[in-house]
Amino acid sequence: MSFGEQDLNRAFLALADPTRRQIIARLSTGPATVNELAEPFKMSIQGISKHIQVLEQAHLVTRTREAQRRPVHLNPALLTELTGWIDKYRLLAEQKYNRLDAVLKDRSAHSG
Amino acid sequence: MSFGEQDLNRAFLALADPTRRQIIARLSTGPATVNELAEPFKMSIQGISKHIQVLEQAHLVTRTREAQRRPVHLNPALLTELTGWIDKYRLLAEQKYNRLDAVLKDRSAHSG
DNA sequence: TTCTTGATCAACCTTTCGGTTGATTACTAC
DNA sequence: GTAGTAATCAACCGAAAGGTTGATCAAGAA
Repeated sequence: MSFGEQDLNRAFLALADPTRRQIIARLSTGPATVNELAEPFKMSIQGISKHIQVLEQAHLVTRTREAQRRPVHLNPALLTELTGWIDKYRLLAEQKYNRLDAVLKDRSAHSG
Repeated sequence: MSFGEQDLNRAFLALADPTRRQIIARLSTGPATVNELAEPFKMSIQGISKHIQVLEQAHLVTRTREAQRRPVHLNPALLTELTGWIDKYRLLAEQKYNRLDAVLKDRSAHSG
């Protein structure tokens, strides 16, 4: 599955909202309908519905159809893509630090 | 280091912009000044400066002082926090799927 | 058919974001 | 001191985000 800049924009933006993160946390324990997802919030159903659409466009969730209900499912594959992006640069940066550590240790060993 | 909802908001929002992600990619290879970071972009220096402030408020980068320059450093620790948040729910969801897989395999084994 | 439920669509409003330009601060070099 | 360089501050602007309410659609139940 190809994964462009636009997808990263949408996915990280989706995670930047506490309501949407709470929805993701809920979905990690299993699928749920819009009404079920809305229950813990003071927000209107329409507001929650919008949040779910944002998550869906970011491919963080998918929806099936079940009579008049439309259960929402978390898509863990996309979460993997996100951690992949972050880890790439985290590891590069940490390697830099490790090399610096090595240099400093080497210097103190020579001077001590 | 304590890490609240507000910090997650800011950090994920910071990552939701392609210019800022490119800045992070650059910083993963080592520190850089604002002018150096601005070089690859058509954007004004002030625009880049704003982006860096967003990254700084999200604790994704820190700044030191070096004469009139203010080099920007990537903070890998925060990237770790973010992957930590994502992985928590990714793993929960994957466990769900694995259990479902096991059930389906068990059923087909019995029926086959 | 009519009624109820689950959910979306559409219009609107306020706040925030991402960008610009112009002025200003902080430091170095002469 | 003055000039030059690195970067921020401040005000402004258009576009998008996050929320609301009211109307509508789709499916099952009576």
